[in-house]
Amino acid sequence: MALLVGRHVNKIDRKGRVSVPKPFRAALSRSRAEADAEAFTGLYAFPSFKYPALEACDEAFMTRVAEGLEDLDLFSDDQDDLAAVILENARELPMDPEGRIVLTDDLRDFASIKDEVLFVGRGQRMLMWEPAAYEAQRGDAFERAKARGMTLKIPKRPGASAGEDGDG
Amino acid sequence: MALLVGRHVNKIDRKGRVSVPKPFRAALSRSRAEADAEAFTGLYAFPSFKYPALEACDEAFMTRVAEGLEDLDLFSDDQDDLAAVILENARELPMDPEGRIVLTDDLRDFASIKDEVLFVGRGQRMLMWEPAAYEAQRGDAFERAKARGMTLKIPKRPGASAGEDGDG
DNA sequence: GCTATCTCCATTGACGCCCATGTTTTCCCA
DNA sequence: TGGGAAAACATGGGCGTCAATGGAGATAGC
Repeated sequence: MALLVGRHVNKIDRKGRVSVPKPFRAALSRSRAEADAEAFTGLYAFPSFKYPALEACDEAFMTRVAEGLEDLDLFSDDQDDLAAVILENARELPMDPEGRIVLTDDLRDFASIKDEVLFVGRGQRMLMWEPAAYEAQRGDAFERAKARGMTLKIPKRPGASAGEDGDG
Repeated sequence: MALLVGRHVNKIDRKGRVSVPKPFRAALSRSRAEADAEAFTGLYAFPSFKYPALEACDEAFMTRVAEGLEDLDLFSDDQDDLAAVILENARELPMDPEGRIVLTDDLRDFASIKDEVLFVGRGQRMLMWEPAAYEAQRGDAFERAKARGMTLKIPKRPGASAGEDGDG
């Protein structure tokens, strides 16, 4: 399954539609039908807890959130509330044949999205930002990471001795 | 899997394309198809935390970074932030049939790359530099090593005089 | 009957694919 | 051992395709 990385800015048209970047479509779609790769319904979006932005994911992820209501491993103390809040505020956004979605008013409102959407890849899912808000928030993130010395520990894989010195 | 070693300088053409040095292509591609060695999608590139240069890696590495974020990181910690910064700034660079990639403006900008790219092998990964910037950096490194009294012993080989020429 | 939503179609510009060229290195043969 | 042919790789450019975008028409719901 493709990874969601990088950033893309797309416009919202007069009718409220915005194209999901092509590289993100495949990754977000349920892999149910390789032969019919484009025939997926859409994606799930909900307000982020960390940022004034929207989180978007596929059905598999949302299913795990739902299960979080019962599986106490996924969330710590406030797991129930959290999962509940996510589910309550989540929206299923169907995709049209051209790969466009329409953000609901409450979602757009939460992220202060006007006429452009910044899609930010997060590996398994993505964030949707108002471009200016992202710039403001992001600003020093890179500098902080740099200052901290970039000692990223990532899971070793059998056969991947790629020495994560993280000099990166 | 082949190791990424050595340095290569290639030109960026009018359309922004630059050939990935042949010896690096195989090493960066996903090893999914030995029989079809050239049929790989491309590579991932992101700004280095340590140098004014770009890091490039294969999908396996980027997947591991994504796993650092792993799904339900809604209460993300420093570690996750780090992975997030990498993913957000990373780009998937598809390769054309001739083995060329196109650097995005933000990436070129970060590394001050103009019309030439210096590819530096790093074992499992590689760095992409503006040649002049690399020389400057390398000079510093050399001075530091010298000041530190680097005494590296290299087996004498016919034709290979003591060493550090390697870079040509 | 009116409105909101989805589907279908058209346009445009960027990007990927294909083909051509040149330069360098390798190999073969004298 | 040197020269020439051939292959491999870097490079350049033309062109077709696809993704993003805009809008009209059809369909369903109120």
